[in-house]
Amino acid sequence: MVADMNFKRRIREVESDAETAHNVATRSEPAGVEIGLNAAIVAVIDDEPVVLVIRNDGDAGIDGLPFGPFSPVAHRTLESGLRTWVTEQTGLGLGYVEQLYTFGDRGRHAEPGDSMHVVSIGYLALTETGHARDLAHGSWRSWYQFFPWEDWRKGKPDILAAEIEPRLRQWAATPALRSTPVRPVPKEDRIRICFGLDGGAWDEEKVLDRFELLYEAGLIEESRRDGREAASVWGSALPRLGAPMKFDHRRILATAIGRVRAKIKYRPVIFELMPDDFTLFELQKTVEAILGPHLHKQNFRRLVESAGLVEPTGDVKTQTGGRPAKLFRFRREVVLERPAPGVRVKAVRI
Amino acid sequence: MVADMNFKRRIREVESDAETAHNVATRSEPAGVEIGLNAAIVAVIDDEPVVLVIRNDGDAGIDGLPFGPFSPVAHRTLESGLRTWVTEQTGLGLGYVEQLYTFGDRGRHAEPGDSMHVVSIGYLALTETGHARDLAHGSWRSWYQFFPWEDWRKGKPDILAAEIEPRLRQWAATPALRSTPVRPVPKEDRIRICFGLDGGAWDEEKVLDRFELLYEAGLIEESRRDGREAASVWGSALPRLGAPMKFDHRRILATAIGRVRAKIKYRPVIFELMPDDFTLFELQKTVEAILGPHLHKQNFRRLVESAGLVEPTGDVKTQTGGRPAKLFRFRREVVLERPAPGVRVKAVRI
DNA sequence: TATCATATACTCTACTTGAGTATATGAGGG
DNA sequence: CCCTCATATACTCAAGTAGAGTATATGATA
Repeated sequence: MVADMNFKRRIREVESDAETAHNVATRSEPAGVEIGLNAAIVAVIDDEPVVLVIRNDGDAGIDGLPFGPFSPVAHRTLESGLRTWVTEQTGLGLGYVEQLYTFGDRGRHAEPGDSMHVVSIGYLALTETGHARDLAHGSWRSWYQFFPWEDWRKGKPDILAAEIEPRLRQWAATPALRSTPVRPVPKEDRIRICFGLDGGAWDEEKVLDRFELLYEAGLIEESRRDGREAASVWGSALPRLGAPMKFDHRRILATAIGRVRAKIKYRPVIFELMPDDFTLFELQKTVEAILGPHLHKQNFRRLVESAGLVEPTGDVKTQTGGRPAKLFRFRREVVLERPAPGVRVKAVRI
Repeated sequence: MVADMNFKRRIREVESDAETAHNVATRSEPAGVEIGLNAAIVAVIDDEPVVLVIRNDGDAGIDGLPFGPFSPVAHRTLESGLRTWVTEQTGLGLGYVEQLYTFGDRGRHAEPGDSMHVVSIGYLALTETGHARDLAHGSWRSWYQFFPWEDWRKGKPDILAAEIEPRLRQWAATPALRSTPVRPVPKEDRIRICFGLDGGAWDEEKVLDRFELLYEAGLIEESRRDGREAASVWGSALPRLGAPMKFDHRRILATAIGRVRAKIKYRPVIFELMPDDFTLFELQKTVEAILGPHLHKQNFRRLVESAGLVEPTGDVKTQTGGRPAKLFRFRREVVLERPAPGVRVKAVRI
């Protein structure tokens, strides 16, 4: 997903940096770089996809992901460092963890007065509802608070047509401000692809691409904070598009959402979010919480069962309001049997 | 792919680190961390998948990927830093670049006498055959030199049955040496999944998983160098399984190979490796160089054409030895039309 | 006990995919 | 010049998969 955005800066980006870099970097002076480990910890609570955020009172009420610096003396691996920080800051022990991406743009992590450059390594963690409830610090927030335009559970969200699309079209009409690569993809095309305009389909996996586009267009609070020139165009009339986060944490969260949405289709990670026993409809609702709510119930059953992802426990759940539902559990053996097991649902068409 | 291996260390890996980490890392002392940018630059030359390596004479003839430290003052972004280093070391300007993974295991990057910890950010770059030939420094090596067990172009490679499989089974029979996670996946199962033993299918994308397994079993020269205890079991009788590389570069290359193999199936990155005009059979041979050579010619044509990935140039290529082949070019517009265009070939069954 | 709401089973059609067969056409040898 | 060869390209066919709908099962509730 990230690579998709790459073609905007593809060819010979090196040219702008080459001279300075040659003179400075070749001496390989000790780099004043700090590595930040950041976790987007995702759960589904009451069919709502949530992420764990920390809010320090001194931070003007702005949310951030759990994070801390990587220390090569204290941490054996990057991942163990991350686990340590998260446990320390939230009291939560992590289960499934995967690395997302390493972000290092200059300016992105800048705080006033902070001169040291920070490179952020983002991680995705999934935790099941049960564990999610015993939390010492931090709180769970719906991820749609930060990305309201991603919330298609009640159809296309109003914020798109009302706020985002007209401003994006306006931005597309303005000429590019700074040096561009040799063959840039036209802004209109990027907008159309990312936001499924003009008859295109909304691709629920392009979360990061959409966020980066909004950032670039200066429509995101973080881009104003980072002093992007595009942001100044809008002045103070700009509504707040989703709650901002500290540093580049919203970008990491966007990456995380896109990754989960993509990954549940070819790996059985959805079960990291489920309790041991569950009904198929509960499973479906969890998938829908992640992807969007447009799955065909009967086909979903067939899909999940015929893929060998689950097996009946023998019990039933009986307060479902109708016929009792069979309880199932995840068949861990699938990963030993199939090359790419996952809930192979297709992209949702709206 | 990487995340698959995670479940071996999933639950509460944090425990082993928690006490030390709490005392040391919380003070957030300046981290003595250097960031290394490494590029696995891939091309296909004469139907052979190749990677660009640098060999310094002082290095005992060991190959390494182009790399250099990231300098936050000289480089605006991680990627531009990488491009700078590559151009400086090889004279090659990079086109398509994508980030792979950030590696930071203690011990993995250790050189004798080197105390500073290095975190490696691996990148994948693709370059077309034409550009690949104008190279100032470095040389192209078949990636199968480093991973002979991945070369299924002439059927199952001998090294698997002769050298690798018996030793892996032997390793699986020995008890685990160090602390393991709560519910480890049995070694036999991991071997079976990664190497497609006992009737399982060989999954050409699991390049990194296989390499990591061999590393863990001590069968890889790099694991001896890093002082893994498993390596000592084998003594000096162990044959060299593929050519070793500097630092953790072979791991980065494994990640790169796995990523290309996966990615060409859902993104049109294969065209980054092709000249502007090509015949469909040339395209097929390039895909086969990356994936393995078992594609059905007629269906490949149908697939590529019906997906709208290419359009005829109108010309033909006439020294093909038979009927002249139509020339095609990549239709860049597909990325504007389809959500996930790629050469959707299935996993090769052997 | 009737009704409701949900769970589960079954059907049907369109499309995709793997594999095979048939035809087209320039090159090269006689 | 013509035959043969090698490769390119077009077409066919059966099996499997996916999307969508209909029908039946069954505990809860009034």
